[in-house]
Amino acid sequence: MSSEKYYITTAIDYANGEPHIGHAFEKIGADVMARYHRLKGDRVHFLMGMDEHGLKVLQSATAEGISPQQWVDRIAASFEKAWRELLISNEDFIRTTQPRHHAAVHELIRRMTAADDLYKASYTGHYCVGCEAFKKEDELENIDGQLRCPLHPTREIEWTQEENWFFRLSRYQERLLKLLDEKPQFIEPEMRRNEIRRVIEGGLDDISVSRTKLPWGIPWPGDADHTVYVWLDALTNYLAATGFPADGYQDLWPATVHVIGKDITRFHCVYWPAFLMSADVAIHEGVWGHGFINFGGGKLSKSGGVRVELSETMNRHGPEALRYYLMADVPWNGDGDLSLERFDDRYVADLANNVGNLVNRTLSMIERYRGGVVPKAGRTSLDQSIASAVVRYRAAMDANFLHHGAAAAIELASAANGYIEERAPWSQAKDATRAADLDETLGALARGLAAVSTMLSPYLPERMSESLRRLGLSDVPRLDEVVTLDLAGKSVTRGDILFPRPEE
RNA sequence: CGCGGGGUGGAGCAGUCUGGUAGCUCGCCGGGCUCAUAACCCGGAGGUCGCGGGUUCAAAUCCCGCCCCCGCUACCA
Repeated sequence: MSSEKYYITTAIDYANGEPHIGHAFEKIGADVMARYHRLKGDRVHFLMGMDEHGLKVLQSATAEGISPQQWVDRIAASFEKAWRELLISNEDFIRTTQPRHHAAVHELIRRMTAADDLYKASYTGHYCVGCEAFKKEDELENIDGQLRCPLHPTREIEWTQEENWFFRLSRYQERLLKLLDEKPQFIEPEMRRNEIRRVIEGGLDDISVSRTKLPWGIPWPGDADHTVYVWLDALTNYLAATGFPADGYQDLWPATVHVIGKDITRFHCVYWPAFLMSADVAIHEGVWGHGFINFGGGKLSKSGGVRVELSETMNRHGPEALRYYLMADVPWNGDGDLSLERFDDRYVADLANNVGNLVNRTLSMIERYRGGVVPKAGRTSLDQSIASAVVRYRAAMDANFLHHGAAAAIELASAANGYIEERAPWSQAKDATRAADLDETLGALARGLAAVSTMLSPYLPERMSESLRRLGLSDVPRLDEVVTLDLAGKSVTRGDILFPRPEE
């Protein structure tokens, strides 16, 4: 019986475009994690938000002839709308333009200053406007006879001299390595860990944490010509949302896990812990670097302009089906391909034919043979399947292998369908002397269905709540209750088809 | 010598760390059942586990070499 704090965050999204399916993938994954932990009874706090500063935001706003604040308000509304449609269950939504965020950034800087980790220095170097960052010579490539940033090969590299505030990242090399040694789970999945270790072992230079060229940003405290560099600004959102520095922020902080894309692990595993060490704030417990989704090998978007729109994909079989498909088909610890054909296949095979049909036939038989009341019945072989499925499910979900968790639930649904064949309740129903057998069958099926629905509820929150309601349960049971659940006497309702097969 | 991921029956994948009958989903073929969404259940066909060496009684799984694909280069998480 756990009731642990579970503070989970996602990357805040850059307010420079509409939400797409890649954003959705991360949010859905984090949402499944959050909902799973609620299922376990943990005290979950789930944070998402927007990163709203920077040159590109300013440029986009200017191009539209509106103020940057108007621009980011519009984008933020668009993101929040998408997340509601996808049933994302975040408790909070932070935006880096909010006062609470500014206050936290300023306090962090104050503490870093007190630790003597910030200093002002003149910097001369190659500046990539695309990255909004200075680049070392070896980070650049010679393209068409000119030094260019490999991330933005079409842009000119500027030779710039600028006075900046710097953070003494170099001081933290040893402490960061020690952190990785002592807490290997700090970076997961494991695949990402060595990469970060190598970065740290390769030596850490001090980093510049202010800009003079960015009018749309948080002003540097006491130095109005400067604004706070994007990562020192953005990363702080996780802390700002706890109320930091006000009393009580430790109720949430430190974060249990930052869910992010694999491309920004270094900022979350090197910069962020170093900032926190400097400010003498507790360090987050872990970082989960998920992979990316590719679209049909990339051929579609390159050649013909066939685009995969989020809303269009969502409407194919409904937002919940998209949640399920993405989480079941793309490993949460690696990359995957998005394929509409596979989406259709999985929807029909897993949701319509397997789970949906199980719901329908189970409830139908309880109505037909027992007047809609779950009979009292003892344990059966199906209950053993339930128990072992829950064990596998927990192991997978605790390791954040969300695709394996979904698989464990689907396998239990298959087992329940098999159990029906084995027991042939329609035969039992024809023979009055086998009434007890039929009770046993139907009772076990009701429990099996409740277990399947509970396990799938993080993926399919509304449909599975509905499934449980039809079984006479007003609330989703806790995970540790599932194995011992007694549904005898509950009134069930058959209801409509839960996952209709698409019309041909 | 750039880095990383991957090459397993028609398709998509698991298994590789901790060697020992090659497994799952979809598709295909045949059979069964009728509670159910033409759903469900059973059986079958189909693979030299990228290639070549090595270690071992035994290798998809460990070691060495090679080939091929993909991302890192689309202001994409």
